[in-house]
Amino acid sequence: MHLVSMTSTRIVELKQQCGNSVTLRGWLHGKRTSGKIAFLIVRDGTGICQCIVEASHPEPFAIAESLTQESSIELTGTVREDARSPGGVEIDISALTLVHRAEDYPISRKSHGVDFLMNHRHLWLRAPRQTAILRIRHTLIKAARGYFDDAGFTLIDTPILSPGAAEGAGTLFPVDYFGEEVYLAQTGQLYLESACMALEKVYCFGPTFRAEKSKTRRHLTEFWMIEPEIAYADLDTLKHHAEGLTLRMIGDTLTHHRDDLATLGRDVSALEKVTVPFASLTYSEAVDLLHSAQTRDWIEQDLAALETRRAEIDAALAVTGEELAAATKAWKKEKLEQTLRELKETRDELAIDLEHRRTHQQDVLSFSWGKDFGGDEETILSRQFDTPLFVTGYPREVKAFYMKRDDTDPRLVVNMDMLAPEGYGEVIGGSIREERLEVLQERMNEEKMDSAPYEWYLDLRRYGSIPHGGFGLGIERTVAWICGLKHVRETIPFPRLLGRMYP
RNA sequence: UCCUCGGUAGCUCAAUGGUAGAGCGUCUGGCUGUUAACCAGAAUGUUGUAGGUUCGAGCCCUACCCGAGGAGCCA
Repeated sequence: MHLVSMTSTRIVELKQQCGNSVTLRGWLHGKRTSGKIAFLIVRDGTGICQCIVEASHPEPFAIAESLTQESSIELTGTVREDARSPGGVEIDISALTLVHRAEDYPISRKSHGVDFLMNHRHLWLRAPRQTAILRIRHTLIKAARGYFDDAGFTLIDTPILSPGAAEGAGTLFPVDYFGEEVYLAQTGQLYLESACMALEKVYCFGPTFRAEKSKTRRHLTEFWMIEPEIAYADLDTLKHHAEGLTLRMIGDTLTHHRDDLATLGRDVSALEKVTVPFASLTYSEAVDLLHSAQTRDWIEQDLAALETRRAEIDAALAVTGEELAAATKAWKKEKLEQTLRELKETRDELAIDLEHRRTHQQDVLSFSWGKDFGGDEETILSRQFDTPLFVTGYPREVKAFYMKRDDTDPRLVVNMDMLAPEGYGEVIGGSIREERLEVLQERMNEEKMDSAPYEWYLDLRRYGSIPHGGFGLGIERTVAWICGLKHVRETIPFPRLLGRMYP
């Protein structure tokens, strides 16, 4: 094997190269051949391009005919605009080199099940949909870091291994640390508060580990979180930064990833509707809203919309069924059966959704003050707004010990969660921290916490304590929201889920 | 931990308790513009595991394993 050329062009740059001869390095995504012409669908790290070889070029044509899916290739040819090509440009191949022949690539260009794809995650990453998500994830992280960097924050790397006896210890992963049991970090916050007292505006960005046995579309056992911590912050400061951060992430995605969002089938208008100020309710107002006629009506309308949707799908099922009965060609039948399966799947999901909402709407309407919101409450609240929704001032019993007590109503803490629209749930959780030593110790006693492992944390309240606060934004839930994904497993290259550790 | 659904060819799925099948992928041949191309032909199985019921089990029963969705908890 030898490579034809030392320099190569990337597919994303092809539109500027019309009329020129270029060299492309990539992989064969798909292929169609006939007797005198071969269409190669070639991908590289930046996109997909259709390339053609005619039989008048016997050497490359022979290679093209024998290529298998995901074989790595290098090709040289002339770029030209062609409306018949999926990307609008096409390459006429003059030379083609096989770099490596892939034998029996397991992921075909047909539909696959979740289990199969997850077991082949290392290869699934090559799919157009997955590369689109990973590119957007990159931009979201870059935007988030850019936002804080531009606002004068300093990045602080907090430890991943932390000593025992942290709050909520049941949800931590234990690690054997030279015979001592320590835990994987579930937040960088306490350490970040130390750095906040040194540098005032700081943030950390790193992996976070939760050992909860959650099996839902919103949970990973290992996920990434970006957490700012701000000296002299009040709740409005936190909301201001949460808004700025969110707008920057959405803006950068809309600026750079229109094509990727289209690949994902994302409804871009929902993202464009996000403007400041975001909707904001206190916890008590949110509970009132849950109990209101407005919510009751909204639930009814939502159920009616789902019923309508189900009727539409049933109608589509009937039409497809008739087409299937009339179809004679085997491949046509197969396609219709595939459509039928997809429609049935959608209908089943809808039916489950409907059932779920019917059984839970009563719980939501009779939600009692003092509990934490569950997924259903969050969904019903957030879907009534086009922007993300802040909920502030939760009952202190359901929140962490470090959150500042609200002196105007001691039942509450000064905190804020941000719920993403379209039912994506909580993407940000944050609070003003309790900076008064006595109040913090009192709260720790109430929680029956051993203060010894926290003496260093209490020191922050002994030496120049100041009002401060911060929040954490979950990257994967944000990616899911911005990309319009049903499940967080596609938002991270190698998701760690309950019962899943391969690859 | 609990609830619901599922496990049949490499993949996606069919199969009244009665001879295990289709499409895709693969291989062979054909086709000058395809868009998950198409046409013709070929190969393909320990039906998740272990028991049980039955003349006969992919299908029924029991236990277990694995997966999916959800609850709780959370970002």
